[in-house]
Amino acid sequence: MLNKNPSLLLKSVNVRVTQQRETVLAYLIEKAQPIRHAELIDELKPYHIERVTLYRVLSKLMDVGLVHRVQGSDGTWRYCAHDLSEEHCPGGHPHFLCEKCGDMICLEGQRLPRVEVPKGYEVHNKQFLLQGYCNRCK
Amino acid sequence: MLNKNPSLLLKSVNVRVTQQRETVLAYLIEKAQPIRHAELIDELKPYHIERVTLYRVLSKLMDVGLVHRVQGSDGTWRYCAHDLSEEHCPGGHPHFLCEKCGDMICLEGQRLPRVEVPKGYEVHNKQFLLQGYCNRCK
DNA sequence: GAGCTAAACGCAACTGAGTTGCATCTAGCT
DNA sequence: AGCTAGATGCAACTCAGTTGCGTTTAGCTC
Repeated sequence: MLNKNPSLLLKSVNVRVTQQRETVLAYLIEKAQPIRHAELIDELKPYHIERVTLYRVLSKLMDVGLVHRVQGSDGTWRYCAHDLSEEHCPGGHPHFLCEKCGDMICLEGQRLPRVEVPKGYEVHNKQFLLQGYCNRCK
Repeated sequence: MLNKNPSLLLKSVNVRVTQQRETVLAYLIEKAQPIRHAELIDELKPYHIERVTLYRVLSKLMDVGLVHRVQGSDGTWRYCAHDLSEEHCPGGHPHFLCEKCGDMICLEGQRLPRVEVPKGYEVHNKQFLLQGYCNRCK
């Protein structure tokens, strides 16, 4: 079950609780959907979080496992908070990216298949990305 | 069966046969493995192909279906020539990207699974990317 | 509560992928 | 050989993401 208190979550992984981290984490938990750095800056404008700081906050949140990211087909990353008690999202389920509005959703409940790799190869991570139009943009 | 004559291939899809297009296509056919724009520039240095021209050549080759591209987890595209007679590569099979040397290979012979999307969603394309170490880098 | 310090932040400058505009060149047609 | 749409070369730009460095602050100790 996802603890939705950003401050407690941050404490629980032994990182400093700063205004920026709380704000970003709270937003990502609320959003519950992968979102781009640029969109975050925009959404969090009232809190005027510095561009570089946001990168560093996201990076830190990933380090401690509170956030993960998936890549869109435009090459940019989408960040998403995830439940500490669940298996980490990347590698877990496919994602869908709308080509028109750019929204990304997690296709939860569907596991990624096992793929055979050549002998001697070692798999660390996998990403399955679908592209198309979402219901609103079709 | 892949016709390996770049000039004939270009003619067959009704585009102008230029020195740059022949060079790039010939290299991609020879390489038979997804490769980044920057690496291509490097590999084709003897032919000094202009940066922007290479982007446009690749773009054109994709338009006519002689080349496709897959995205690496670093966000950059890898370009790959493919057989006109086969089904297009993207959406067809998974790819493996080595985190150390950056080499990418096609995991041919394995089809991508069908994924359920929410009602009203429309899928145009899918990409399945595995990451890890290749046999040389492990 | 005051003082201290490692960690975090803010700002400027940078890198690298990819795009756009425009003047020049050329493939391949008549 | 001459013509022209399409291709190339070059400069300048955008946008995502990173690095360096001086300043601020969370949260520890006393």
